[in-house]
Amino acid sequence: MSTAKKKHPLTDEELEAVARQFRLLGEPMRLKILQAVCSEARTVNDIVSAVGATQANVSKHLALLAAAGILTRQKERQCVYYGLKNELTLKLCELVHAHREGGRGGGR
Amino acid sequence: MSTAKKKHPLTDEELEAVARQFRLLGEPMRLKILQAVCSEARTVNDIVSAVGATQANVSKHLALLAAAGILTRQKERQCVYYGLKNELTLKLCELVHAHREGGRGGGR
DNA sequence: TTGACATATTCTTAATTGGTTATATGGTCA
DNA sequence: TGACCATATAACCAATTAAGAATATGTCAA
Repeated sequence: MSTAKKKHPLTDEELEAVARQFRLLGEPMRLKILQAVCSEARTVNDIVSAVGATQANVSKHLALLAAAGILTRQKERQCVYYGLKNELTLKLCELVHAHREGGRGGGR
Repeated sequence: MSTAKKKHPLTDEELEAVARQFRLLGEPMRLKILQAVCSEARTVNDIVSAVGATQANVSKHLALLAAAGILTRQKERQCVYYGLKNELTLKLCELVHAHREGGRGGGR
């Protein structure tokens, strides 16, 4: 059903929704967090050590990313594991980065 | 050479650069502008009419997008034509939008 | 219970930035 | 020359928000 093949302009709602996704990726600290969990789910503490920010700051970013459906959240004992929900995010980052460093990035 | 295939974490510089690109796409009005020029280059005035914002506002957004290498800028007589520089931007927007409407979107 | 640990949440501050208004620059035509 | 038109820029305001500090919630172990 309606597989986004249309070239029609998006509605203001849709634009807002898409923009919101991009906005979440528009923060270096959040990208750093995504990088820290891209291979496997990790605890908040692990992520804090990995990115070198305060626990409060990381926790807030994690909450945002999870609420937006970018990260999964799984509680286990007293630890909470955050992980990538799907590959879209990673693909987006790779596309942008490849394009930047390559001069052009087609592929994949 | 240097084909960005590594899974290595990006440097802070690179993260900042990638984030900057995403940040530019994280604004509905800018997405609307991109939509207005996605099929062909158009003048500032045309874009202003298309998106329904003030000329000054559109002009600023256009300057940002052009400076970031997302839009091309070509002066012709007294008109200035802005157009998409490459397909990456469009592809990014389509990916995000398709993913959103395709299935699980939701936050919590 | 107490204490240690892991995570989340206020609250505040400082910086960024989108939008508006007004003005400036520059090209075109009479 | 002057009067238009198209675009850019400057100054300002308002809203958003990332980060820090302190605190709260919650879990486990003795």
